[in-house]
Amino acid sequence: MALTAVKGFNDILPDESGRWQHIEQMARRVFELNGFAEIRVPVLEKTELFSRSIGDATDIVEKEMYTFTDKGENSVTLRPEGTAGVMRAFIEHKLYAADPVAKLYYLGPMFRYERPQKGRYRQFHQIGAEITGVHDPLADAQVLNMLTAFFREIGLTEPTLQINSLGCPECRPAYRTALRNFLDERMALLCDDCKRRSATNPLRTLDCKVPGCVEATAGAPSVLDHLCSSCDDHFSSVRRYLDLSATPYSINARMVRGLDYYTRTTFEMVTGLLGAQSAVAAGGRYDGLISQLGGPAIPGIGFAMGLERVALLLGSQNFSSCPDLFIATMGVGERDVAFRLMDGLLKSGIRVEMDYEGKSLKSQMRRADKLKSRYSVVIGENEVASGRATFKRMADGAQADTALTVAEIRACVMKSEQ
RNA sequence: GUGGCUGUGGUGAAGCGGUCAACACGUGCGACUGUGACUCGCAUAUUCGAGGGUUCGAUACCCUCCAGCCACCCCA
Repeated sequence: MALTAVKGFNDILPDESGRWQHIEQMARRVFELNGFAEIRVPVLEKTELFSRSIGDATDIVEKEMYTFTDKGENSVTLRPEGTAGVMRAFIEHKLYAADPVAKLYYLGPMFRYERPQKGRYRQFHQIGAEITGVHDPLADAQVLNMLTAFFREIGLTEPTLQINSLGCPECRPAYRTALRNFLDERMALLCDDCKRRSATNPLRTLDCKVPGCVEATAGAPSVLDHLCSSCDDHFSSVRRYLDLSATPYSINARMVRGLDYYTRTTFEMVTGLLGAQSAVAAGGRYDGLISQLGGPAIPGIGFAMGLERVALLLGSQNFSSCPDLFIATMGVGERDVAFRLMDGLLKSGIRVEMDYEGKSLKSQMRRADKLKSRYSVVIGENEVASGRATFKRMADGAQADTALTVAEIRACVMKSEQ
């Protein structure tokens, strides 16, 4: 193997690109229906953007970022997630001045220096959506409904919605203290990681998969019991809206997020089909992020969905299209006629293939079959002389006579389409 | 960053010290006398991830490295 791709960076080959396009098209359709407009931002940003938004002490910032120093001695980073860059653009271009309420979506590659495994790569792709400027839980509910709609539209029933509330800067400290006290009493039962976490980030212990920790934290205090009244109201409203629209969900009070900027509502679309990677999409509210990045005090909520994971769930369904017609020629003498026909048909929107290499008729027909062409037509001396040819339906071999003109062949293809 | 497993052609794989490196699929060409799919024939790895070592001999045994996968951590 002479030269290979960088570890954790994958090629999306022709046999799977159709599936990717399908996913992207469905997402765009659903998001645009909901009033979201695409925003395209760079894949490279100043490192500071991420350390300030995602959080200095998070794993993403501590060990997973692709950070480089460029030739101008600036520290730059390949974006590990999309929200930070979108919010930077929102602030930089003062999008809020014209309208603080913005509904934006983005799609593209993200980069995280992690050990690759199933459903996790160093370059991976996300489609995400954000709503700024709305405090009302209506926005939370719309985002969740939109996410649910996407999975319904694409035909997946598997990922299910889990929601939680992380409270706000008002009520979260009290909860952290309560949780830490609880953990202190059971310190001996916790795994080493959790012992460390109980001091640095006690919420994380709730997410630990070590059986001893699961058991030890079973009776841990719930965030939901410690929400301040406005957070509590907010969360009940989100649930009420979800109920109003009959959106299925479950509450997971132990759900934790990896990014520091989340407040109040957080959620995940989870599946049991992807091994250790259960989250297909995740997001939440980030009421403090925009001001934290130097913008006005505008709230936000959004999510990101992992395309590799969605593609994995879709399996190997085939979304590629096939040629309408294959034109075979008996000899090189007929290729001019065939080429002119192909050109005319292509210009009229019919997908045509023909032989490029002067192969035998048998080889050409085999190729027509392999490409899954719907129809074929053979042009030889007789056809050129008479101006008529046999139009053959490949599926069952049914044949019909046609004139060798763009209009008539086109009519044959269109007619047989019904 | 840590651990486990694996590395044979385009693919799925047999082979476990001496084989023409099996078989299947795929691909290409051809036969069935201007038409694919079925059937049949032929072709398709001087080479077994790379580099060392043991041996008369290594795809097979040992070492090192590299790569992939899965898991941990964490996450989409």
